[in-house]
Amino acid sequence: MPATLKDVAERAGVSRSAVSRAFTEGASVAPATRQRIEKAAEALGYRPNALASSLTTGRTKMIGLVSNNFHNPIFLSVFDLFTRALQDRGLRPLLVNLTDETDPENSVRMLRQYSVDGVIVASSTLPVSFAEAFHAAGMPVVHSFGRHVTFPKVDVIGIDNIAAGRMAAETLARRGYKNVGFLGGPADATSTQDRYTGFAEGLSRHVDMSLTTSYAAAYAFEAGRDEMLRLCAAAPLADAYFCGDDVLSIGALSALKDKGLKVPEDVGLIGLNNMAMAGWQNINLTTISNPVPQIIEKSVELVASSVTDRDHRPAAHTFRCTVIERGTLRPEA
Amino acid sequence: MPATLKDVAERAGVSRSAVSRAFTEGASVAPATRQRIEKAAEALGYRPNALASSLTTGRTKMIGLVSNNFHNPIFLSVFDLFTRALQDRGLRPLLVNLTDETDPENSVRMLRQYSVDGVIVASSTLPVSFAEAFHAAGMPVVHSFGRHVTFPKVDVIGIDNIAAGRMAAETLARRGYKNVGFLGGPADATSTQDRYTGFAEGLSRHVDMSLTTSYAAAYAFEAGRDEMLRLCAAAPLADAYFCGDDVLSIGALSALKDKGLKVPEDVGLIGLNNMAMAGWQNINLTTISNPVPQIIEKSVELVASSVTDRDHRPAAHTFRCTVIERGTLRPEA
DNA sequence: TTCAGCTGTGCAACCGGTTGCAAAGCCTCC
DNA sequence: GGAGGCTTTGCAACCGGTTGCACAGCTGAA
Repeated sequence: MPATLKDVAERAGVSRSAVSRAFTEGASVAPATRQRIEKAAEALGYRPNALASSLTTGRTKMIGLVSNNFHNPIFLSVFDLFTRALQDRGLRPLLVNLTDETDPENSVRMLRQYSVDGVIVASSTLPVSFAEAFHAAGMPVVHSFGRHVTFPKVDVIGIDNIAAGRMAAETLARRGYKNVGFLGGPADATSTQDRYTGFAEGLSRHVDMSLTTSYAAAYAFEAGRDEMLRLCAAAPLADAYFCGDDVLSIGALSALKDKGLKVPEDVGLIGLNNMAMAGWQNINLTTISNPVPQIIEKSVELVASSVTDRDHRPAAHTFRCTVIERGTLRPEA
Repeated sequence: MPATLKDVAERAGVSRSAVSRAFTEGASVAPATRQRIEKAAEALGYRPNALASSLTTGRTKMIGLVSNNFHNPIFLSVFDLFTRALQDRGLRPLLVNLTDETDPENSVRMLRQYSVDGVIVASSTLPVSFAEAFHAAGMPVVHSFGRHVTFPKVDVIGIDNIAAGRMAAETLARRGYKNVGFLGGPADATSTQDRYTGFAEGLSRHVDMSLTTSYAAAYAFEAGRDEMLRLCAAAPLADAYFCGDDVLSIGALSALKDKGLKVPEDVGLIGLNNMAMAGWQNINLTTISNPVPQIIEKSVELVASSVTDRDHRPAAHTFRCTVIERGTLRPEA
């Protein structure tokens, strides 16, 4: 039903090529012709069909935005920022939900069928094999919130979780905590592993500090709560915990409250991500910031540029974290 | 670079049409031929280009998923459920973020350029004019979480906010609250207006109950908190508040806590939506459920069916709310 | 006046598929 | 052996654009 190139061409009394050229940047069209064409197009409400042109240009301006994280509240802002950053550059996010998906094959197929110009994998829990599978299928890929490695196969943008773990250790040390705990996310997530590594390494510089370790089943409120309840029941608690993430911390916070324990008086807590909720006054969580907006800006910039720039060398782009002081750790001595 | 129809046809020694038929449901291909084609396709890793076929079939299987709500945590599960429901039917969500957008024109253009098969408007705060503009541009549209009206121009799926308001009034009445407050979302959102209407109407059946009204600037934590702080400062508080939504309630909860007021002992609170966070034990909010999964299932079902079924009559589909008893209202007398 | 050098335009082929139509092939039944 | 019916296949046109190439028309220099 909508007007096509042909309709406009007929109405303006020119060839289809002329109309096409009038709508493509930097093509040669006489001013008078362009005007006639624009008038005709206007009258017919003509818009070039992006999909048809993608056939010859090879560009759809669609970007696959794939994630498996639709439960951690921080991802709402992640989607917000991603979609806006993409839209600002005239790119369209084709959203792919990989919850419970273990095999990249289906999504590779689908993304190829829709000829996306590039793929953003936004997840800290999806195995690298997904990003690599998209890459192997020939699409430009960036992995946001992925694991920092020196020579990655695809662009990876995120924080250095090892450094963040170290930072948590230092923060607890400076506040004089001795028996500390690591309450990690799922043990098979690289983010969990790296945060643990850094945390343990940081603590090892302080001979008088001891570490106990446990893992929640997921980066989710209930998981954090359950794990903290288990810890309360099992053995004497540590003096302070570095939780795998804010939502886990909030779960832990709720468990401690139930048990009549005060934070930070009885137990200290430090999270990671600095999601909006951590700043809510009734939560007021001390945490380590994750510079989400910068990560997203960089990710979109990279995916956009690697669309045009073939033979782009993948690299890891790492952003600095900082400690956000709030009310769940006792003050520095 | 990826293999095309022609490549497969040559390798299998058949015409392009034969290959095309082998990949379309219910086309007539001899078993032997089909097998040869499938072998060739397999060898070349061939997948039909969805965009190319959309040119002739007129179907892209892409659905515009448009929203402006990327701050209310409930929308994370909304996106989760929408993407999964769409994927389950082989549909692809093209995500459109309309935050701060006042004019539907741009998005209409964009969605037409990408020939989406249909549009889901998922928002309770976007003016109806958006859904209607998409509809006017000839695309099947459903408006999820939209205003319930008897004869809508497009399918609208959601709750009856007036009934929900009435339900809140009855709930407070049964618990013996007399001076009650309405702490609504943005005054220009239809959801706010309808919840107010129903609430006021419900109260009017109880001669001994009085109502004060105020509005938060947005459906957001800070907005709810700010408004409740203002109420605390301004005048004697009501005995209980019906808040426009859960996230607003949680903001109000935090304000009350700051002021040293106990919930439900000093002030009662009832929210709406029953988002996951409302069930968190450290929040434990009494609220009115919004049957989000059913709404989404129905929305996707409707958009999928109105793609094929032209001259589909739009209607309002309304789901029942129920009160979820938790800890922020005093028990029934 | 002639010719080189531009610019602007149309023709036609192409992108990767689908589909109406007609012809070919096969089988059955008389 | 031939007519009739069904299935299978290829041809060619088409979907809505883009683009290489050739040519027309104009300008300016020799």
